[in-house]
Amino acid sequence: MNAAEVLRLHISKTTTFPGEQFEYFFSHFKLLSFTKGQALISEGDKVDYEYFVLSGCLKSFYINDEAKMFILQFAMPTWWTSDYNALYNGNRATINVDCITDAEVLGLSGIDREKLCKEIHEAEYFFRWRTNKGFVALQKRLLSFMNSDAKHRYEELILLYPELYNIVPKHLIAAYLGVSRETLSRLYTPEK
Amino acid sequence: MNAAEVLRLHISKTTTFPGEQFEYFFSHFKLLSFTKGQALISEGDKVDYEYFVLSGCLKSFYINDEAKMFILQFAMPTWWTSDYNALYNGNRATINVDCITDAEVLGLSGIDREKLCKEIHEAEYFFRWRTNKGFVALQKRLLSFMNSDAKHRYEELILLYPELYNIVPKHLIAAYLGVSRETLSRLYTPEK
DNA sequence: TTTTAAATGTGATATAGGTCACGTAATGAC
DNA sequence: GTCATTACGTGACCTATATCACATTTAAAA
Repeated sequence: MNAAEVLRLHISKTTTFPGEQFEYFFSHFKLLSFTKGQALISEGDKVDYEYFVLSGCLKSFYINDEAKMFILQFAMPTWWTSDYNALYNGNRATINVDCITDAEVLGLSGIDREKLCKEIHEAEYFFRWRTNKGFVALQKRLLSFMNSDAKHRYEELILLYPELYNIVPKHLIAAYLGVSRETLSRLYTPEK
Repeated sequence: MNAAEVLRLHISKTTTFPGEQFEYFFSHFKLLSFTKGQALISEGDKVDYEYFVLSGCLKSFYINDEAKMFILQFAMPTWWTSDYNALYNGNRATINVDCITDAEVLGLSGIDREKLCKEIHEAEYFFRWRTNKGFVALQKRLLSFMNSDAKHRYEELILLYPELYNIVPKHLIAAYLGVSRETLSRLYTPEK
């Protein structure tokens, strides 16, 4: 399946663009390839793009004053990622995005997104729903943070995204769960 | 300022509806009054409405198996609230919404929201941006959860919404911060 | 006003998870 | 294949926060 087909299939779960409008829509995306470890967005950058993942796995993360990393999101194929605060509000990036594995993505600039949303009502509809879903998912994650201990959160994560278990190193999973790598490592030891 | 003016002013921060379209848009909202303690949405309900707060203060919250409450959001004037998972996906409510004080709100049904978004491109634009902002704010809150201790989170909250300090009882603020009321109460005691 | 219930404060104690330290296994570079 | 990273495991100890219990203060109801 080529990039256009992957994106069309993804969008078709929410809406359908009439006539040739998908081709026009798609023409605004740039196909980009990155290698493991490469950064798409680094703290302090001007952020002009958001990314739709075709293959591979990315992470978006925040680094605090003590150089501790907190992972906001793993981005697998058909996921979107960026520093949305920076992209929407024209701020400098406070969040980093880089590659956990080699990856192919489609880049869409904020300018083109707004242009497409103006020109194609269905595009605006699509992006509204995409963010709706993201919002609801984030709310669930926040609740799981407040409600559940590390072990429970870990099990929820692996249940929801079993792929991550093999692809993503454990210390990154720990950084997503908000626990130290030592604690994650000890979750399944009987401990006396 | 009447309800229509409050809503128009709120929307004008994001976009402007051309011609008479705001009046048409507004005609789909129902003005509703509630008293302190009254519920707008209870767990298990069918959720047909979202609410725009005109006056007073609401909370949306989740109750876990051990009857512990976690507050997702305080809703002050010009904030929107609902169980968005239930409203968007047609599920039963898992989240409750009720009144911390007497409150006036404008209710908009999910059906009318979708109708308005279809009919008025600017309405779709508005709701897309509203959710964008909500998403970014939630992401910040999640980071603050992972990064900061209870005291820091408390200070962030009061700095951002000083009104809450007087209006909202401390045990509800604790439920928002994800700490026990005892811990919140102890934050500013020198402790030995 | 009197009574009842809700909100808050505070001590004592328990525990999940953090931090530091060190060792081993796996992966990648040359 | 050797060397250097990076990932992972585990012990010892520390700390923030939870929980339970009870007192006190404030607000609502009768």
